[in-house]
Amino acid sequence: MERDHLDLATLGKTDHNDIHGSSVASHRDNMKYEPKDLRNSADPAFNQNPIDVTSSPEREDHSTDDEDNQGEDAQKQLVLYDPAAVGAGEIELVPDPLDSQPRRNSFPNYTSRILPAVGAFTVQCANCFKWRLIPSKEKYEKIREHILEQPFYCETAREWRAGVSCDDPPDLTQDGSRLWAIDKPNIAQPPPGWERLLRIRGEGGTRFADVYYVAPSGKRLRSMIEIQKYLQEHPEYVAEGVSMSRFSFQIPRPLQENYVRKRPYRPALAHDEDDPVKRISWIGSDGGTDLRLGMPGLSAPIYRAPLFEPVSQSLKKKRTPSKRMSNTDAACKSS
DNA sequence: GCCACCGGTGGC
DNA sequence: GCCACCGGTGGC
Repeated sequence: MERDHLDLATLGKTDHNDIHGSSVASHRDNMKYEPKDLRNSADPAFNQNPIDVTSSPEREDHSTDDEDNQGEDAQKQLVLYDPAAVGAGEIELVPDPLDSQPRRNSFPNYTSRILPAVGAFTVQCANCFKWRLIPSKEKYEKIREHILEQPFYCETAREWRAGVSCDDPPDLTQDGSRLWAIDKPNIAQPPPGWERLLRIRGEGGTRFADVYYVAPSGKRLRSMIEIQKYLQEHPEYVAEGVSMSRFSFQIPRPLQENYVRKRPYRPALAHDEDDPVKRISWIGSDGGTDLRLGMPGLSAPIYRAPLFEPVSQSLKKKRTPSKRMSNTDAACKSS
């Protein structure tokens, strides 16, 4: 099955997580961006609060994981999806060209591959769990920013779709025809003039996606450290009120299992990476089995996602220039 | 030479 | 297992 568009979702819960949301936000308001490992504290506000990320109840249900979904009544989900793959329905979508155009992968061994791109945006009603299309990326980002404190309901969609309610059929279902991924809730909207880009990587890679921020100058920034440097070099943005708290490089999670290649077991002894045999041995065990695509109800396992990670997590000072892996690894990768 | 995309690494 | 950062590199 060839799919070149991706569905994304942001999940949220109303209850206790709110506290952490605001708490983290206040920390993130600080312009000073301190790597976590340089921070002195074990601040409880930085403790992650795991949240249940579940599949939509809308799916055709032959699955066996329903018991895991219980107690998720308050959940809300945002999803991105490709209207073209399904037949768009009444909603006129204005997909962002940057995000909706499938891209060619220029990486070696993948030269003619089409990369998935975000097609459109959808949110799950906190009441009926039906998916509602969101007509623009901007609106989606606005909803996502406060999804925990302000749950999304079908009625919310009346802003752009008159009279819609929970009685109406869902705008889409997880039918396996597209990639779906769960987005993170409460990500700040990018500052005015800035854009937050989500780039989906090819299947079988080491990670699912990358986030870039595009500054008004067109400069692409790909980490909080780069943001900080950029703001230091361009104090005019800071004067406008742009602060580190407006940025998040959190990426969604694919609902498709095995979309991302699992990282191999890393032995405690660093010497093993010098041993070509050991390096190769884990590669073949990666599986690559069981894509389960197109099987409704099966492509949406339960995920537990840390939702309130401090933005400043895990920064390193300087990485020691290490020996890069040889071609042997790349050759094994497509097994 | 630039840059989009990917892999590797280290931390948690 | 997940996340964040960033170096490498093929294609343009």
